[in-house]
Amino acid sequence: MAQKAGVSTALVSFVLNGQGHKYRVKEETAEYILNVAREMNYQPNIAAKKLRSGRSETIGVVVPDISNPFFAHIVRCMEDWASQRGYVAFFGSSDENTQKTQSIVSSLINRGVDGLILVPTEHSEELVSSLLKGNTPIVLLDRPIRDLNVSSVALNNFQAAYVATEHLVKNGYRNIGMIGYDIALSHMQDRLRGYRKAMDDNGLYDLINIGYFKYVNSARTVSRVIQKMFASGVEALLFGTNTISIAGMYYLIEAGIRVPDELGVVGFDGGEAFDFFNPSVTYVRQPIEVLAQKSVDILLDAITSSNVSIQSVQVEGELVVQASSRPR
Amino acid sequence: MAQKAGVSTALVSFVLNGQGHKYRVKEETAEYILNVAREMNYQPNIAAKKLRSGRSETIGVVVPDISNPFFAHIVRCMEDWASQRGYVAFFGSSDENTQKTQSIVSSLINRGVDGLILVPTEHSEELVSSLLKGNTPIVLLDRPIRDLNVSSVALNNFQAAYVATEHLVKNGYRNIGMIGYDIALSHMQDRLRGYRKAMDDNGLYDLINIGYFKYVNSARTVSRVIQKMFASGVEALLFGTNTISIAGMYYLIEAGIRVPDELGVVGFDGGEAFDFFNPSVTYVRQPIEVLAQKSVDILLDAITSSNVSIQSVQVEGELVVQASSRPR
DNA sequence: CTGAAAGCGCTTACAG
DNA sequence: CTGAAAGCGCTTACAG
Repeated sequence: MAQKAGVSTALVSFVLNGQGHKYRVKEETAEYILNVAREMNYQPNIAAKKLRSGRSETIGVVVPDISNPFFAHIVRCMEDWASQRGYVAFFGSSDENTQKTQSIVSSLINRGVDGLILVPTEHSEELVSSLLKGNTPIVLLDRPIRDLNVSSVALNNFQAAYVATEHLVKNGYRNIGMIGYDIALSHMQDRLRGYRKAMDDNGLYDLINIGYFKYVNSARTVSRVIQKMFASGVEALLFGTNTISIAGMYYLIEAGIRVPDELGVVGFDGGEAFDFFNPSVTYVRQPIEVLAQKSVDILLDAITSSNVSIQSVQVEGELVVQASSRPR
Repeated sequence: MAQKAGVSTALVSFVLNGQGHKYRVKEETAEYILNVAREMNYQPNIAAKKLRSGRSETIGVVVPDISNPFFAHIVRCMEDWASQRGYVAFFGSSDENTQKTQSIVSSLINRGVDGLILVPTEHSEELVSSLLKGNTPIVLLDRPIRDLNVSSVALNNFQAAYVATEHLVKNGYRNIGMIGYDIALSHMQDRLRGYRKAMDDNGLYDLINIGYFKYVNSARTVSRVIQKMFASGVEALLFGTNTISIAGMYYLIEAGIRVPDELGVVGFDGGEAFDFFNPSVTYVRQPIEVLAQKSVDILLDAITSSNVSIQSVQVEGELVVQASSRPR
């Protein structure tokens, strides 16, 4: 490129990085270089750039599973938003496994990503805090870790679960159960708190009824849990996540439980499955685009400015009322 | 790393790249270096590696939309398979737009990917053939381009549509329509051919009835097309892709058309939507894992060996029969 | 068998 | 205002 234009590589670099003014490059020279670059469709070699300056205009994103509809959509929004800002993203799936997160993360850092967006797995506090000591900026998504000095973007999970539960109460359901994961992650804890608080506030403290199961084999264990809760007289269920909702719906079809006559249902996140289930399922919609854009913005800010201020963003969900929670 | 071990960087490089034998490095030295590397968890800098040797152990994958369930699953399988082989992948979404494909591709090449897996968009023959002139290996996925000398992995689309159509015929449907995209891409053309051939072979040539619409606004245009075909007496519909199927199902619910009594339905690819729709929808299942693994394998072969042989793989679909195509 | 050295394509102080 | 030069961390002929 430099030889084609007949100038030094330094000049090319200055101009193409918008530092022309700073280095007082003559207007005409800058124009000329820009033209040559455009003409030959010049693309600077990112590997060389990375090696010298540490910047690759590349970020890494680790979610539990990119094929899960919720994360698939988030990841898609991130792709679009990052690309608008000149960045490209790697996406990896942790399967809720801290070990795997670790290995994906080091493989990404190794490949020179400028920053990371991470959906932390259970017991990953140590991993995250060791990452914080490095110089790769990081933003947590979906699940803040309270005691760590790290930026995060997440739903107001407490409020979301509260509203969902209260909606069921208002529609005449009293014996309302919730199904969640038995994990310490903040998003789940907050949702459980929201459910409990809503029950309590409505004088239903004695009817609080939580079913738990493990992430692995969710399809199988969810059946058992629902079966038990249904048998114990539950009138409505709040499914604590997207995955739980899907697994639960499969079971409800299999078991032939009539919704909402025998059992009211509210889930999380939405998607085609919620619309096609018969009757359509009420759910808490997360503002996926906002979550994606905010996390990318905060990360890129941390990368481009040396501004180290921590930002924690909480966004509000929206209850999309469908037929599965009709008044009884 | 080299200074820590007290040997030259050359030795480290030889040993870590498994070239120890070739360069006749002493067994003990090799062992020793391996140990030090393991101990300090040494990760070679990929940017430097790329700059010097041209290899980054990174591939790029461009699909129409990573949030589409079909591609989300394929992409997930690719991630797992590639990572087993020490590779990491970038994923990008083209939105069926050749311009966008172009810009994603150059951004990826620019970032030093060793190879590309590409779901080609309509009219991208030129783009692909210009890519072929470069030295980045490339594998087409889902949609082979016949006249180009390029490896590809795809479903046997002709056969899949043939089997799906014949299934409807056997179950007593005669006036069977198909809905597809009005595009020249091979996968769609082959599916249309399969449908036509099956109709013809069963003496239903006169009832061949194809509805087309554009990729954009599929939800809106699909309603009109279905409405028209339904009004004209169609007894069953074959939805030509996953996206069409989903859009179609939304319309069937909205219009209150009873499936399969008023209209038999068969779709493509499957997913939760097909299971939760009431009644559950018959579909052609693509062997997603095989598609993903094959395409990664062929690409990595092309990258690692200088073997330039072109491989075209066609895999067979499987008809998953559910309630939407019950015998009438 | 091992080390010294060149060079991949950039960015960035430094000198003029 | 512009150019020459160092150096990022590797790989790879080359010399010994």
